[in-house]
Amino acid sequence: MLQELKEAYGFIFEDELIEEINSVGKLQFKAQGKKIIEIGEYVKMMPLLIEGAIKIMREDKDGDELLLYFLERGDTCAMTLSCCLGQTKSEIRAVAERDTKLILIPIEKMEEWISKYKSWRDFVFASYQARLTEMLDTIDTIAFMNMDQRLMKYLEDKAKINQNEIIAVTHQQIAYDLHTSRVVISRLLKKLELDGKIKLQRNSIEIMAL
Amino acid sequence: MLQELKEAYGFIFEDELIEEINSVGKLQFKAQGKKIIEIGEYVKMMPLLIEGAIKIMREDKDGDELLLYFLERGDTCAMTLSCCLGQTKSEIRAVAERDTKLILIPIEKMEEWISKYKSWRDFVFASYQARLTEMLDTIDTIAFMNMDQRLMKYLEDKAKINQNEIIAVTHQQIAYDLHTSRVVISRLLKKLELDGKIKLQRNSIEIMAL
DNA sequence: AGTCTTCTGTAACCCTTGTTACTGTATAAG
DNA sequence: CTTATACAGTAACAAGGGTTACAGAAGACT
Repeated sequence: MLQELKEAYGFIFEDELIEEINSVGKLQFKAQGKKIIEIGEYVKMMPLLIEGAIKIMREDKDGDELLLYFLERGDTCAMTLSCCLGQTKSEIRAVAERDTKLILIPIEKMEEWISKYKSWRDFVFASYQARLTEMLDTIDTIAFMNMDQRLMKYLEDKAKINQNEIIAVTHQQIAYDLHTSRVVISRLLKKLELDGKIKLQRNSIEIMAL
Repeated sequence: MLQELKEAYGFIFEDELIEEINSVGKLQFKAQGKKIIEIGEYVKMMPLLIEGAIKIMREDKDGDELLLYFLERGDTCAMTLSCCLGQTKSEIRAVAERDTKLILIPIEKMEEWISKYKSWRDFVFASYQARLTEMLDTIDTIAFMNMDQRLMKYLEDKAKINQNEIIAVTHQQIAYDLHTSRVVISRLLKKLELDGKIKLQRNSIEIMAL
């Protein structure tokens, strides 16, 4: 674990902190598609992403959902983080977008380190800032863009996070992520294909315009 | 200034910190409707809200805008805060919703206090958390609610923040805040009036259902 | 090979929201 | 008082996106 930890966080955290993380953190694997945290659950550990990618979803009482953003190596979940500090329930749902390795830190440690390590404090602040920026971006997307633009952005983001211009996803799954219906997605995808921006196959989509 | 400072923040900050804020902070007044910060401006001071209310707006390149949330006494702007720490330009626009009194803190101090005062650190974290929660709420609103529901929520929020069930606002202003057109707002307002939820006058709206 | 299930394509229709245009009315300015 | 201006009401139409329904295609299973 130490080696991977250094690769992902070595350039921000001093050796002493890396050692501490290594000794108290628990390494965990999540296979692609597995839930990491559910809305309403109490958060008892804070995750540091070592490898893979996680998608963060919002959900309302009727079960409608919406993709907020993706997390990658070197990221942590500011939502979880804020839940830890506030001792409140999770406001979001996290699902492994790829096979994922993460390290779980007990809350007490994360609070202790805030006073002890400047690099940790900076990291926590930077995470908050990054997440606020992502949220603003999400708001821009749903407030100012039409569904066809949102769809294209979604495909590009997803290709980037999975490091593959061929995306393995069904129309129904996209519809869930964008909070719309399958028929709408199929319709718009067909239009994008006619425009030469993507190629459609069963269970996958290839992006041409990257 | 000291007295007001104590009233608004005395129960969170220790006396020593209050004294420091009092000595380095600059008291400023903003009349209702005045801009406090513009998108793209560099943020050199961090504001603490002493009295009044501020509305935080997002704006895209075409000049389309959208209300994000309101700030009240005891709040600070986490966006500004994150800009301070990151030395970046403002992502948002802030406008005085009522006549407002605020104290401006130089960035250096705010960083210094983070290591010096635990209460300040906690305050900064709590602000981030509060703003993340507000952003989630905003996303819920625009993603999951129809315009009539958003409008009603807007009126209620605005009545609350102005502590008055009669809201002084034109249909056009509401349309800007909700990022829609005046005609749509007029139409929906009329429907709300027929349902007995509000009463319409020129330049003002009275909420019945509080 | 034959059957079942999942995924995709498409048509037809409806509702919500956005657009254009025109009217009347309250208020401000001259 | 008269005129100009900002605000509000309403109709008619357009467009985007959601809904229902059905059919064909690709795999999965026996």
